[in-house]
Amino acid sequence: MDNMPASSLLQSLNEAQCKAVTTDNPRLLILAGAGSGKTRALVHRMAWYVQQKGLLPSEILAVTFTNKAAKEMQHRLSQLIQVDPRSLWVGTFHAIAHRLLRYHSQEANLPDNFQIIDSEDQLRLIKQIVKQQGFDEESMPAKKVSYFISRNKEEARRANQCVVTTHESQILQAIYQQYEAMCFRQGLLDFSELLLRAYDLWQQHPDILAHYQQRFKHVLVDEFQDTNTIQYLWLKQLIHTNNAITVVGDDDQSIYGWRGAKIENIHQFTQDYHNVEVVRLEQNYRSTKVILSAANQLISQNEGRLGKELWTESEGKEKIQVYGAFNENDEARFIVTQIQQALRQGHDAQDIAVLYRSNAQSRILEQLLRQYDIPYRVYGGMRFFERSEIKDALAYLRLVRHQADDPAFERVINTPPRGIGERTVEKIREIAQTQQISLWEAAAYYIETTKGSKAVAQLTQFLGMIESVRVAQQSYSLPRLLEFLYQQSGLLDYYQLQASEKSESKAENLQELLIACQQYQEQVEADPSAILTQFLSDCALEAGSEIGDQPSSVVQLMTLHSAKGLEFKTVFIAGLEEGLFPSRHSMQDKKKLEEERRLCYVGITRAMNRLTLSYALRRGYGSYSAPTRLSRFVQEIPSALLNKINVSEPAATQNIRVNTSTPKSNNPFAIGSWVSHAKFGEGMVLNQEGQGESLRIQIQFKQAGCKWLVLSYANLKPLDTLRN
DNA sequence: AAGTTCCGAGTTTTT
DNA sequence: CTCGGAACTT
Repeated sequence: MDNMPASSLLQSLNEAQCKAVTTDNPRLLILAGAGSGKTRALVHRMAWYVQQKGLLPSEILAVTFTNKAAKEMQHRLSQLIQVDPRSLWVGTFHAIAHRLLRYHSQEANLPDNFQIIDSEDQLRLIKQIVKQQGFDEESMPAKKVSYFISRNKEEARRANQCVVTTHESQILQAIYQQYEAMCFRQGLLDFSELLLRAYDLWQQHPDILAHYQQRFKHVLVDEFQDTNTIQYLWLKQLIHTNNAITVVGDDDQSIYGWRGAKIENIHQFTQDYHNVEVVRLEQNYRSTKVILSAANQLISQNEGRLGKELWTESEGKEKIQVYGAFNENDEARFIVTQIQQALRQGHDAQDIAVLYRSNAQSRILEQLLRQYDIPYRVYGGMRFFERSEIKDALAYLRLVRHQADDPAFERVINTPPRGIGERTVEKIREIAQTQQISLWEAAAYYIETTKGSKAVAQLTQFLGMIESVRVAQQSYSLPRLLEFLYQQSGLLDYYQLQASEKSESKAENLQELLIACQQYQEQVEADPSAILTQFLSDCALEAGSEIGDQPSSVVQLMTLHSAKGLEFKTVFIAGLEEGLFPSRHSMQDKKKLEEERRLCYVGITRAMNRLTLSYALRRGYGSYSAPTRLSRFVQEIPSALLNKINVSEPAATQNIRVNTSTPKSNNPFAIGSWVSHAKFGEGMVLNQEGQGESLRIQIQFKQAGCKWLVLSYANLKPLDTLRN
């Protein structure tokens, strides 16, 4: 163990940070603003307790929200003190819950080969239940049901504990009940179930809980503002008179309310425990004065904040650029040319980020970046473990591991196509349903009772194939098993033999998975019999992490959400328009709107030196383009901090309604102009598509409704009269 | 049963 | 635009 003098650990810390690191108070709340060094404080506090207070690293539990954050924390801690990574409990809530459940699967009433399912599997399962139980698929979309189930689990409510008021909630509850039973039968846990089970485990086994209460002398929680009810309940179980808890949070950076996070937990924490010490980290080491005051001004519009004003010593007078583009193309071009300039001035591409509200906005930016030959990288979107071919391969492994895994069975039964179609599967489902057995067993039964058809032969072969891989599992290493599986199932061949670009990349991904498998095998020292289960769990829990993501010098593109926790010298935020940012789904509700504002705050505070905000006066959604209004967030930033380029105030704040007077353009059928049709009467042009002969325009007629007409046939007459 | 086409919907995201 | 599902065709 290192024996650094105390001063060296505290050396580079400011007064508030020192306080946060060294206080003996066992109930500590660190309110840490953006860029104030919160991870630093947290990691140093851990090191401090090990070095000065004699804690063993194994007596510390540190919880984060993302795997990335967990890795970062582990990495930074290992730079301060020597730790055996295996003794350290640093991980996401889900990973730690998972670890507990593996250790205590028996007490948690779980089969030892229980499997974690992701949201996609969950949706499939729900869809099936809705169908099977004869509920209306229209009014009960799987998404809605999954939302209901997750929200209830997050509030620690089992199916029989949901609040049921309306007829609709009765149905939702019934589906939840079915879902619960189904997951239980098959040994499947969804993400919120991990948390709820871990909570139940401790609730029902005080002896186990007591063990962990004694073991973990210090519990630290990062991004506390993002905890949901069940996570906080779980933490509270663990906290005892003899152990310490440190939480770090920033109420202004709470951006996950829509998925159950409760900012109130920060406030609740000070109520639930006595003598909570609150340390505020308000000195920002990241951004210039201008950027910081813009952020402060913006966030001050929110109500009920815990109150905290960031300040900085750094100078930097460069104003925030605001660019009003004609349309999304112009916006992208502006951003990309600005980036090009910055690169020419010698800026490093990796110090530049473009942030946006929704993933869909990345496409046009990518297009232009490619055009300008600027290397870039898009974060988010489809991740490796979410790709269908990867999920197929993993589903095969799941089925090999646990044949009662119905979602896995469904997924691979006819992938690649092997002549077992919907009709056969439907029959198997029926058998499984009536006899309450797994699809695997039902398939075996079906083979026995149905003789002679082609599908039956295929089915027999399929079951035999899985079985043979299962047997091979005993003697094969993980990568070799996967290779054998590729070969037996024909999955890889299926993609390799097709000559499209898509299947080529799918085949590559499957190869990539093989490599990942090899690396996994080398890294993880696990019991050979357990390694498959472990690998599958880790794939499910770390689905988000990209494979082989080496940071290279490229421009970064990502949503505002995924930018949290990162910083860049130069930041562009695109699409600052009402309805896009803030999103139209959040504009009605004050709470949601405040969350959007926090999201904007997060975005602004990512920037160290230079920030550019942009918006488009018209934005196209597919073939449809509509005028926009400047986001209120830009207007909430004092003009003195802004350098407006090409911003024409009246145009930007123009009414959403299309100009109803005769358009200025010489095209009498431009969008917004009024026309007359012999049959349908008068109407307004809403949209147009195509060119020349096939140019079609969409018209909202006063009486006849909305129609698409081919201009060259419709014989439309322009109406010049002014209308209001 | 499998391949093709068409239609429509489309925040944010981690685990 | 682009993905996924349904509906349609072969």
